[in-house]
Amino acid sequence: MTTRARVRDAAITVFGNHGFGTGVRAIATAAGVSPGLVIHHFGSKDGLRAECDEHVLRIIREQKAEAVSTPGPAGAMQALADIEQYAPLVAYIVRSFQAGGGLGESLFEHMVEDTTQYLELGVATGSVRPSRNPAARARYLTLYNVGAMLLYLQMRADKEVPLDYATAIRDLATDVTLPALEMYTEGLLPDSSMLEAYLATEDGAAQAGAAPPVHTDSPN
Amino acid sequence: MTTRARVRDAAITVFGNHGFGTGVRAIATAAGVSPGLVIHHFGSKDGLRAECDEHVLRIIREQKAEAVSTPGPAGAMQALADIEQYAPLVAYIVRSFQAGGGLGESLFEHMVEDTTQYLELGVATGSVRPSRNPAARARYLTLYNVGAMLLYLQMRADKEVPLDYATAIRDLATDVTLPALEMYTEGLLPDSSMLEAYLATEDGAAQAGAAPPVHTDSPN
DNA sequence: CGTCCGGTTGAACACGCGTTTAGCGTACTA
DNA sequence: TAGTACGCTAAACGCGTGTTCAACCGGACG
Repeated sequence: MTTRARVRDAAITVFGNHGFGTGVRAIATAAGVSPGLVIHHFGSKDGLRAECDEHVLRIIREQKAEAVSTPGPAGAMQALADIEQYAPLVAYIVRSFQAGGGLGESLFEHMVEDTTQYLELGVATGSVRPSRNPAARARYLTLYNVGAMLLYLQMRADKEVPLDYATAIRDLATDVTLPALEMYTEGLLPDSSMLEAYLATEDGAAQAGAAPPVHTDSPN
Repeated sequence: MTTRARVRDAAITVFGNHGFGTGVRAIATAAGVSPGLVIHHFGSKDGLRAECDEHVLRIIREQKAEAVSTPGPAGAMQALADIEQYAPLVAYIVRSFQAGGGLGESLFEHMVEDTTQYLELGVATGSVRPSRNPAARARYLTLYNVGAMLLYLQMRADKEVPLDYATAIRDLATDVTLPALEMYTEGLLPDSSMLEAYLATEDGAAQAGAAPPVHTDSPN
């Protein structure tokens, strides 16, 4: 294994555990090299970060290739089990979402795409209700699930101990499964009056993908 | 208005716009004072941050006192309109959630409490379906809505321009209303088999608040 | 008038940061 | 075997940070 790769992997771990504010010296120490070498290999700290992003994204793509082969709850469970194995990656990704930067957005868009396809499949097989706007629903579900998970993890961290993502995610699942299933099967509202009222709106009709009603002062 | 308060308010604005990494000198400049005076008044940068947290929390509590008087969608709309007025506070709170520290957790717990009461009221008046575990549902809804909002805002920011929270939140609302209403009135799953399967589980029964079935190797 | 005291400043200090530079050793190459 | 390119280190540089310190200024009080 080349020294360059060792430094990169150490950086991913350290960044994931202590945030992107960590100094080059700490990364160098973790990799067992001198601070100058880090710069010599990656040009700058930002260059190192960019290469970490790239590497993480590449691993995710490879990993997704086999995860896609078994979609649905079974695949999700498998992915959850894999978390223990890929803990440093998960930590890095979470930090990346919190700190902004392209990685988070890129991963998010991939997740939206995957969710879209998974929901389409579910609708086709009858295991998921159809939606008036499948794209908006997929984006909504991704945004809410990812956002909630990030907030949960971040509120759990707080201490300087690196946080065990595997148990944290399991805890989140046990906290959330019942209300989520309730919501998914029974909804929250007892009747459809609110939804109908919104669909009668211009915005509602437009969002539903139907032809919006003619506006009072629009041409024609 | 005392200089101390001016420095504090300037710090809230600057922290909110540029993050907690901003230097003491920038805050001092924004307040029109010298860097040394900031330390003289608040002891340290952390002391300043603590006083900002305290002040923000106090304002929120005062504001909540009148917001609670008009709960429901009307109150929410009013709160949304007030955002323009309290933009610096909102920015500071968002930063506070992202950076960790007590303020975020404290506000979150308050929101869970408010949501609990609001849902109770809705159930009593028949505008919200009852839940097997109201506390878990309130926590779930708060976690998901706050988390999604934070993620949305953070993905929108990215540039160094301070970001207009009012329009961003409006955009989020238009993106999310249709799928959220669909989900709230119709759910996602076409039948209750998954929920029933979970309720038949030990965990499911425990989460639902009912007496869990006797475990095979438990006493008695 | 003299004195004191709190608010305020500007310069300075110590430190950690990312980065640069000079040089060492080693392994390949002609 | 001499030459050379490369991986690597140790030390230093410049900068920005939070914080400290001595001095100053203006008003209140004896």
